[in-house]
Amino acid sequence: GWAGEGPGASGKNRHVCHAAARLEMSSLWEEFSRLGTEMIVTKAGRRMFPTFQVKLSGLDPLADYVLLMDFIPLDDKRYRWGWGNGGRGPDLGVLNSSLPCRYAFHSSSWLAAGRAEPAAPGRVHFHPDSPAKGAQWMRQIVSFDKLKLTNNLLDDNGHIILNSMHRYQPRFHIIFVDPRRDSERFAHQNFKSFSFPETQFMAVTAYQNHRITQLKIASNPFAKGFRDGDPKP
Amino acid sequence: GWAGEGPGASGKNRHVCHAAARLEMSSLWEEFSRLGTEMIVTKAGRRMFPTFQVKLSGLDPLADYVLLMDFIPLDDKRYRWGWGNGGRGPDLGVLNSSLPCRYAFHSSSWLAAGRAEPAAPGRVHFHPDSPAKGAQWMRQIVSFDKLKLTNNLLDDNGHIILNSMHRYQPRFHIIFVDPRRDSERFAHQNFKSFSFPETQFMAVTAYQNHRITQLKIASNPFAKGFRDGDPKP
DNA sequence: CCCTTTTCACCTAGGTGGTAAGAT
DNA sequence: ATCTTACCACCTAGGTGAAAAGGG
Repeated sequence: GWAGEGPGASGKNRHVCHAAARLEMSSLWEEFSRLGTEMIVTKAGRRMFPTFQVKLSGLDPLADYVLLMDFIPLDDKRYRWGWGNGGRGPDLGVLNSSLPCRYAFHSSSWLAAGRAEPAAPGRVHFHPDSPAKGAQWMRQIVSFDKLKLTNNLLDDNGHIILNSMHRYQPRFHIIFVDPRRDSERFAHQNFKSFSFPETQFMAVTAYQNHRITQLKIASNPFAKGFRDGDPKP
Repeated sequence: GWAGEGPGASGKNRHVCHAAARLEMSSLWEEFSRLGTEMIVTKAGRRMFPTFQVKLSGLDPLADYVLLMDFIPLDDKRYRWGWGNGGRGPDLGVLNSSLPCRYAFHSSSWLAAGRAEPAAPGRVHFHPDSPAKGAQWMRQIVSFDKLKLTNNLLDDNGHIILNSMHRYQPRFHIIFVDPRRDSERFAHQNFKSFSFPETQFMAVTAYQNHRITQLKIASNPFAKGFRDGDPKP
């Protein structure tokens, strides 16, 4: 799908006001999202799958841009996976509108289980090619495949720190590198942000929803070793 | 060893005039050089081994620099490997002073065999992190491990094109990115070049000197599969 | 009980020289 | 005869979820 743009395109610098981002592999993201996307977090850091990738347009080909991502908590809740009401199905009352509710019978679901942990250090991930000209960013798909998620609050590898069993919304930011002397004064005009709802996910240390596991195995080339039966083309 | 600097440090921009480069793994380079270094060239492109790596100093930490390499023919000759004078040993007359002469008996050597082929397209390899600040370049060893050599004159992968059976001298260049409007007029002052004689090599499509093959196998981790007997720590 | 960590087999991706066949 | 190419087994390097062990 095309960009869910950030608030207030008005008042933006001309170098970013026409910038647009299309999420790649959006049908795969949506397939995960319908089941309730989970992303593994480990001490050493784990890649996201699907990888966050965008196709950019509307940049000034000759201007410099920095691209980065961050992750914001979707709510102030902590979750757990299980039968919340004696095996009679999911506890609908605790599910907010944006959290998919499947498996009404014979299965578990995500349940709110208290208030969120204190937010982890709010790190950002700069795309390693930053800074680069608009022309280079628009030439091909921009992939954040070097980004890793960790649950280690003391991580010193520069990975994104998240709390397990909490929900997050990835955000993508385009920052125009303003060559003007006092560019700090215009910083609020020089960036544009994008949030794609289909990329929301639950951070976990081990997969909870078996359907998520199966979809990861079926679609991630590195998990091919766990595929059985007929290969998926 | 420390840098063999290019000609004329005088008249250089202050951002490069104190720049220095130390070749890494110089003892390994010298070990190869004593035997007569050979580098494989293939149609698809082949890495160099040893990898060309330098430790930089004397840059302006806050200035932007581009780093690149090129390869210049060491002479106008074409070489062949073999017994040039009826098996009585190498034909000393054809060996120039910088080409090692070993194996006086029971072995082959490099012999000049006519004039060089027309020079291949003179390509350069930009270090992929270019441009970057002096501070970043000096922070750690700069490695040209993405550089590949090819003998395909029509190569369109951006690899360095060389003629097999010809000798080359790798060169390393530091270019200061001059922010001045008419920076082209100062281009000749804004770079500094380095040549390390121990990195000279013969381009080949298959190794000729068996001692070179054995040293590659012993020192290149990717060739570990060909090591036999006692492992080398 | 629920969640996290560690280890592992099994992949992807790509860098080695050997070998035999091909080209000139 | 000499040089080049294509394919191969064997590596490095690192991304997977499974399974078992560890911790509160």
